[in-house]
Amino acid sequence: MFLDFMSEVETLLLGAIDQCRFELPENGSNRLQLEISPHADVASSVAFRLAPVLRRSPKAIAEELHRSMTPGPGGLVDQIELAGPYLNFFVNRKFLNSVVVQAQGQECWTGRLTDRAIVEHTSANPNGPLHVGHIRNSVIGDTIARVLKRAGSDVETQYYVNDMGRQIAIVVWGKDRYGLDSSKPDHAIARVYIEANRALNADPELKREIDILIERYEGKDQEVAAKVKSAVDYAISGIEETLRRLNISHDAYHWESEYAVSGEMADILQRLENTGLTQWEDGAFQLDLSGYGFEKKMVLKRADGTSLYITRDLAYHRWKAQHCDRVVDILGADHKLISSQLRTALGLLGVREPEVVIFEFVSLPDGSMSTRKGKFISADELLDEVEKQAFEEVTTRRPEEGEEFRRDVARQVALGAVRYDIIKVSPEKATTFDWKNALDFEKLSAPFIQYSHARACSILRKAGMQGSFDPELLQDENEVALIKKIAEFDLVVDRSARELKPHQLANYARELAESFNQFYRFSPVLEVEPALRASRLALVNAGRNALRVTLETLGIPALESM
RNA sequence: GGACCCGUGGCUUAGCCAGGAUAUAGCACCGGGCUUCUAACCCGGGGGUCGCGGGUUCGAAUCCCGCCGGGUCCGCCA
Repeated sequence: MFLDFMSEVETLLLGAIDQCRFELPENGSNRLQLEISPHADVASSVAFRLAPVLRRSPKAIAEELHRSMTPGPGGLVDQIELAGPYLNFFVNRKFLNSVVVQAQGQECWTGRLTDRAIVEHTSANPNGPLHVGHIRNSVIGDTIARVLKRAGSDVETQYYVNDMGRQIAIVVWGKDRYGLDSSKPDHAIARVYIEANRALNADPELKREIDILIERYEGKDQEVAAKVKSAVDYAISGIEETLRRLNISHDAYHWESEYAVSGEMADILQRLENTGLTQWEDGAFQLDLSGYGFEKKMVLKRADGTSLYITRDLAYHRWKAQHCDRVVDILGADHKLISSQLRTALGLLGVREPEVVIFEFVSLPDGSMSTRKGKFISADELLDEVEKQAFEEVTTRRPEEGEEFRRDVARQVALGAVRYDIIKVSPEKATTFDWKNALDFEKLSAPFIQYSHARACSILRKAGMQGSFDPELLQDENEVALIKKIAEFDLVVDRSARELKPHQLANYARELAESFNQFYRFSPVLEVEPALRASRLALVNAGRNALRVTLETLGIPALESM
């Protein structure tokens, strides 16, 4: 839809530049200086760019370009307006009509990407429940996966399970020592983990027991392996349950130990040694990346011979690169340095580097969270509270409905509110968790968008069967604005997928709902003369489809009634 | 100390990578709108030295340099 219009504008503009024999300077990806603008559907300020080269005024250049452009009769571009040095392009009626028609069906909502992507996200250590920081990772990762899928890619999501680290050894040790209580598995694991850390702090001698566990596990000790598997599986089962509440699931789990056991890790070590950049220092095997701007050496193997996270991660990343076209990692800000070291090392090995999406930390009003110290707000607690609040809201608004309906709506509203709250903020922004904000269901939130969708469904329900319609009748300002906003969907998804910036889609969702609500307010549908009624009904259907697909791509349920 | 990220009305935030025409929204505040398709909505209003100082440019929230404030990292942890 909008992408087609954009391409046509590009062709026209390039043709005019060519015809005028202008030389377009190379500068970045937006050479034609195209932008969506309040003055036009698409505006170009390319004349400014050409001015210094041609030694003429931007205005004169724009005029000449304007004279050289005539939109073709079969195209989507209407008038081209000359506004001083600016060239303003507008969509024509044919475009608007075709959007309404296309948006009746399902085919127009998928992009043209054909590559295969692996998105790794969450990958939290199985030492406790997900907290409000972890789920920033989960929601960003899951939304990116959905956006890529929507854009046409074949996507697999993966959870990389840390079963070999020190923290997991502490969990196993604590589980043996204290035993698990009957609370939700991940929470029960957290209890023994926190307790074990307390004991280890109090008596540093106990640390030796942890080291022994790590050595035995890496030495393929069957008894330890069984204990690790059982503890990790248990924690993951709880984590999965939480993710399910967030409408998130993983297609595959990869355990770190796979790469240690299979010998892939050993192969990576050998290949790194072949680069000549490794050395033994203080008994440990290290990689010197000082030539790449890293002052500290990267330790690949401990003095006691056991492996480290980074080494296993190299093997995992090689596996991923071999099995897809696009490797995407979602990582917290604490992984910035290590992930650029990882990428550098992968570069040395000739392995394609991952695209890393870094998100900044979520902190509490009184400081950062810590699973080890038991200082965190769990995702379960957040969801419980938001659900409770949502239930009250639904009960106030729909007192006549039964409890089952109200519970169901509350659950879906809560899930949407939590996801939207996270995804609407761009990842590089550090945030502070705030209950008041989390429990607010007004305009900058998922319920606002879900509500628009429910309204559309309600109209369609009342209207009954839909017949043929003439999109030409949709002439009101609010109607045209809504059609254009619906058309923008493909552009937003395409950009969002290319740049891995899911918050752009969140923004779009709000704008789309806004456009729909204005249309809803100003254009009565059911009580107008039949021809107009049919046209507006078609627009409601188009809007409903756009809202539903947008919500689904954000992983938020599109409620039909709320 | 070094590296990276952030700094936009009282609070939260889009735009920054690819510099352009009146800087985006929300919350809060003030005023208006439910006998009409669900008011979790809509309309209007006030409120901004885009952290500070230089520079590049016809033009800077956007690019460059310096500074200030906040976050993250700099482990034979992950």
